[in-house]
Order: sequence, then C-alpha cells, then structure tokens
Amino acid sequence: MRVTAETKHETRQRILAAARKLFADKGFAGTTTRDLAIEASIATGTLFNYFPGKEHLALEIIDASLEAAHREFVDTRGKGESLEEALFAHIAIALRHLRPQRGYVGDVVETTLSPFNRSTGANTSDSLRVRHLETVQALIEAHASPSTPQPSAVTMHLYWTLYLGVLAFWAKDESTNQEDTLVLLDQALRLFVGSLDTDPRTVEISHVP
Amino acid sequence: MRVTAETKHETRQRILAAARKLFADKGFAGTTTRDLAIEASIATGTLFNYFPGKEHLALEIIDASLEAAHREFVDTRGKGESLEEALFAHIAIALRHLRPQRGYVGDVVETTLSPFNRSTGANTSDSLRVRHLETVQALIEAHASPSTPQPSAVTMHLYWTLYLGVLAFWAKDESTNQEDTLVLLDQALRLFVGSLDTDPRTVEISHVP
DNA sequence: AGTTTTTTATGAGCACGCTCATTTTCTTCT
DNA sequence: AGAAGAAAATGAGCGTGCTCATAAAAAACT
Repeated sequence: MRVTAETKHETRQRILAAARKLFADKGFAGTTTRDLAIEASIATGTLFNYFPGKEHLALEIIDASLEAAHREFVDTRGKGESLEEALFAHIAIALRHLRPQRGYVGDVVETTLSPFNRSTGANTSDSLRVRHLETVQALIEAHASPSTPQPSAVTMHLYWTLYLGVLAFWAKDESTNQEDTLVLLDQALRLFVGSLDTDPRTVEISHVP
Repeated sequence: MRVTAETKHETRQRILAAARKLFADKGFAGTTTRDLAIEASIATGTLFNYFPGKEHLALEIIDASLEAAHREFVDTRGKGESLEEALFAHIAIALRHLRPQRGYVGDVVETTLSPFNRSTGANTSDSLRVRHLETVQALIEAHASPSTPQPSAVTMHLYWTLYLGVLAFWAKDESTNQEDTLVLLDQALRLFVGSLDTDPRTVEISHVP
C-alpha cells in the first residue's frame, strides 16, 4: 500500500511538471491533453484520473503560486501600514509569484475565476477566491475605523471585480516589468479604499428608467 | 444577382433566429452548431460561411440588443442630468434590452469581452467595447468641470472592469427583476464618478515590495 | 501460494467546433 | 438556349477535451 501511494503522488507531480513546462512553452490552448500525457509518460485517459480536466491543472499551478505569495505576505507584514498599502503589497506579491504563469493566467481566470463562472459547488477556483476575499476582509476589518461599516457582499463583489481587472491588465501589460499595472493597481485600490467609508445604504433606486 | 443577395440575407436571418431560439432554450454551451444548422435548415458547414464561429453568433445578437439600447438612451436624454445619472441610465437601459439574452450573456462576455481577451484585430467584440467606451467618454467630457482632467486609459480600463463586474452580477442576480444589480451599479458608478476629480498623477510606485 | 476483491492504467471512441475538397446552384457571355 | 465561369452549399473528416468498458496490477483474503 505504501508503494502505490507514493507512486500515485509521483505520477501526480509528473503531470504537474509536464503542465508547467508545456503551458509555459506552448501556452494553455496550444497544449493538448495528449501532449501532456506523452510528456508525463502516461496514457491520455490517466490524466483524468488525477485531475478533473485540463483547466483544473492550470488552476492548481496558479493556486500553488498564490499560496506561496500568501505565505510571503503574512511573513512580511510591517506595523504602521495603511489598509491601502497592505492591499497593494498583497496583490503586488501575488503578481510577482504568478510571473511564470503570466502567459496563461488569463485563459484560466477568464473562464474560471470570473464571477460569470457557474459556481458548481466547492472546487479549487471557489476556494481560491474565497481565501483571497477572506484575507482582504480581514485586512479591512483590522484597519477599520469605528465609523466604517462591515463590508457588504456588494462591496466585496466590487473588490473582486477590480482585482480581476488588475489581473487582466497585468496579463497583457507590455511595459517593463509590468510597472504600468502598479499604477492601475494603485488607482483601483485608492478608489476601493476611498469608498469604504461612504455609507452605501443611502442608495436611491427610484431613477430607474 | 438580386435574388441571391436576398436569399443570402434571409439565410443569415434564419441562422440568427435559430440561434436566438436555441440559445434561449438550451443555453449557449448546450446548443451545438449541428443543432443550429438543423434549426436553420442548412448544412453544418454553411453556418461558417455566414459567421466565423458559434461565439460570434451570440455576440451579434447581443450587439443588436445593445445597439437598440443605445438608440433608446440617446432618445431619452433629459437635460439637468448628472453624469452619474446619465451613466446609470445608459447601463440600466442596456440591461433591460439584454434581458432575453441574460442566460448566455455571461458565456460570451467572459471569453470575448473580457480584457483578458486576446485582441485579434477589429472584430465585433472590439467595436462593441470601443463604442461603449466612446459613449462613456463623451458623457464624462460633457459633464466635466474645468478642474477635471481628461480620463486616462487607466481610468477607462477601470470603468470597463466595473462595467463587466456589473454585467457579471446581473447575469447571476436572482433577486426580483435583478434589482440587486441596480444597487451594485449605483455603488460602482458612485465609486467611479467620485474618482474622476482626483488627480491620478500623484501616484507613488516606490512602495513596491 | 492461490484466489478473490479493489484499485489503477489504458486507449478506442464520443461529441464537439470547425475546415475544406467537392458538388450544386446561380450568373454571365456568346 | 447552351457553355463557361463564379459563388455558395454541402457533409465527410480533422483535432479537440473528455469518457468508459476493459485490462493490468496491487491488496486483502484464505
């Protein structure tokens, strides 16, 4: 039993290694599941015994990078940091860790992380989003002034929207080291953080055409 | 030549009608190009003589709705309207016109309108985005106070991001008549409009980790 | 060790979006 | 009207991602 379990783990890693290599080389769409199988020395069908699909494979790679980023973020928190600075660092670190996957993050995000995504139970993409949002919410609460209300679901949706927008820009950013993305990130966060203190309950819906 | 030209137009319309019907009935993913061909009484290959692909079909349907919405918007402009009110009306009218397509707008937007989208020249999705952004930019300039700077590319990207976020929410909104979406829309626009007067040039990039 | 039961690997095959050589239909020229 | 050329329709077929009956291997039992 021991042997088999280890073998399974090795096969899993071999598949992930193949995916990292081929996705980076030929892109996500340019890599076929048959390519992956050959690179990992397995049959085409075997891949699907380990992962529910090609997309999930990319998601797992991205997830690992984001987890590493999160650990670095937690380890490097300074004290007198503003909420905006903390969020900026959180995302900037994530982008740095995602750099090897920059070529294909878009392919996965657009179909899987997007809020358009049909939410089919608890999968990796859900946990990825939930984990990120929980971190952000915790940061907001830690920095909240007494007058600041608890962030609503709508507010968090807005945050996620802005986050995806930044990711999208970054994936296509041609500027050196994607430094333009940081300008966008700064503006997006300023917008978001600035909106936290305004009370969203004074909304008028009456001017619907 | 007359006859053929008319016939071609009729076939085109028949395909679009088939797409409207089947996409609404069985969803975008649930409709195969073979289904569409049968419904439109043509061969599978013929469909691709009229449209570059299945996705483009959905896009054209959505585009038509948005064009109708735009005409209505232009026709119903009141005078003493604030920028926020104008943008609100612009989008709310669009959502009303898109209602028949609500079930599958997401499928198209996530892969085609998303800024992740590889921009391959001038296609329908590009023109759709460009047209929308031009309208918005015109509205902003029409309402601008002298102190307000011309909206930058980054600002417009932020707007587009927020717009897609609203669309995403709307597509999944289970509340009666999607009224929750209007709350989100209001908050998103307040955020955006409020940010227009702040000068984005005072950005610091030095606090990159 | 031999037998049964469970787990894992395999690759032929499916449905899909889409292509393209061929056939069919329409137009133009004499 | 008939021949030659142009335009459009056709459906067999390709390459996908993924499935599933079957085979091989491992584990659990006498």
